Amino acid sequence: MNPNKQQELLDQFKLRHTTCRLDVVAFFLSKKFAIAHIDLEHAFKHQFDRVTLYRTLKTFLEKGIIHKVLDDEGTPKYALCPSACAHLHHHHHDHVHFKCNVCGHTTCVEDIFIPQITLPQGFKVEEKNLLLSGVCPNCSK
Amino acid sequence: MNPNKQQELLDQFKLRHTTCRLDVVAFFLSKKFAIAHIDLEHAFKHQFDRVTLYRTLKTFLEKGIIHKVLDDEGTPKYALCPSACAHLHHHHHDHVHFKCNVCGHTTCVEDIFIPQITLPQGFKVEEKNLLLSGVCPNCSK
DNA sequence: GTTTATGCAAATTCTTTGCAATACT
DNA sequence: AGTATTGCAAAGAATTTGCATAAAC
Repeated sequence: MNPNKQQELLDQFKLRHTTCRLDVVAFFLSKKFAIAHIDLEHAFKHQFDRVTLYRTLKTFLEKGIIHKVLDDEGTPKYALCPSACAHLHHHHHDHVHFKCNVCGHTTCVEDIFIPQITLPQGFKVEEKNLLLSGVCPNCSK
Repeated sequence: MNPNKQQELLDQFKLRHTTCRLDVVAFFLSKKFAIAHIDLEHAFKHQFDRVTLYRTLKTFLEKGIIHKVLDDEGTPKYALCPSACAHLHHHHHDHVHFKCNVCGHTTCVEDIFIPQITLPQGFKVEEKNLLLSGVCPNCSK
C-alpha cells in the first residue's frame, strides 16, 4: 500500500496530521471490514487514550472520511467511505453490507448496489441500508 | 384487539404468564413501531424494575417472540415477529424496515419484500435486512 | 413443592464532558 | 503565536450480575 495514503486522506478532509489519526486511518485501510471503537481500543491500548479514539471516530464521521455501517450488534461500526463518495457532501452509501456469522466481520460489498424499492404511497425514502448476513467467502472455504 | 392475544402469545412460546410479560407483550401489540428498552422503561416506570424489563426483552428475544430491528441509533430496538415466522426456528425477516427521521419511529413494512440480490461468488446469504429511512406517511402530511 | 421470575443493590461496561498540557500548522 | 488535539479525571448512561423474596405452575 502507498505509504502516504493516510496523509493524503487526512489532507483531503482538511484534518491535522496527528499520530493518532494517521494510525487510525492506517488501521482502517489495513482492514477490509467495519471497525468498532472497541477494535481501536484493543489495537491501540497502550498508545492512545480511549477518549481520543472516541473523538477520532466522531471527527472522522463528521468530516465524512468514514461512514456508519449498520449491524445487528449493539455497538456502531464504521468503514472508510468508498472513493466514489469521498468528495461529495451528500454521501450515497447505496452499496450492500455483508455480515459474516462465522468470523463476525461486516464488510462493504461495494460493487453491488441496492435495487430500487417502491414503498406504499406517502413514504419519502432518503437513505437505504441493506445488510445481508450469512457466510463470507473466506469462511465458507 | 382480542383481549387474550397476550396470553396466547406467551402460551405459544411456552412462557409463564407474569404481569410484566403480559403488559410488555400488550405494549408491543399496541405499537406498530419497534420498541427499545428505554421505551419500556418510560411506559412502565412505576410498575416494573429496569432490570426486569431488560430480562423480559432478553427472554422474548431468545424464545423468538420478538426480533431485533436494525437501526442507525446505538440502542437496539425490537418488534414482534410476524405470524408468518412465529412458529419457525429459523426466522426469516425478509421484509423492509422504515425509519422515519421526523418522528424517529422504525416500522416494519411487512407487505414489501427484499428483492433477490446476487452477491459475488463465495458468499452464502442467510438473512436479509433492509432499512430505508426518510419521512413516513404520518409525518409527511 | 419445585421451578422460574422479580426487585433491589451493586458491579461493569460504554460514552461523554471539562480542563489543563501538548502538538500541529 | 494561535488553534486544534490529546490525556486524565470524573461524570453520566446503559447493561449485567448476585442473591433473597415472591409468584407461577
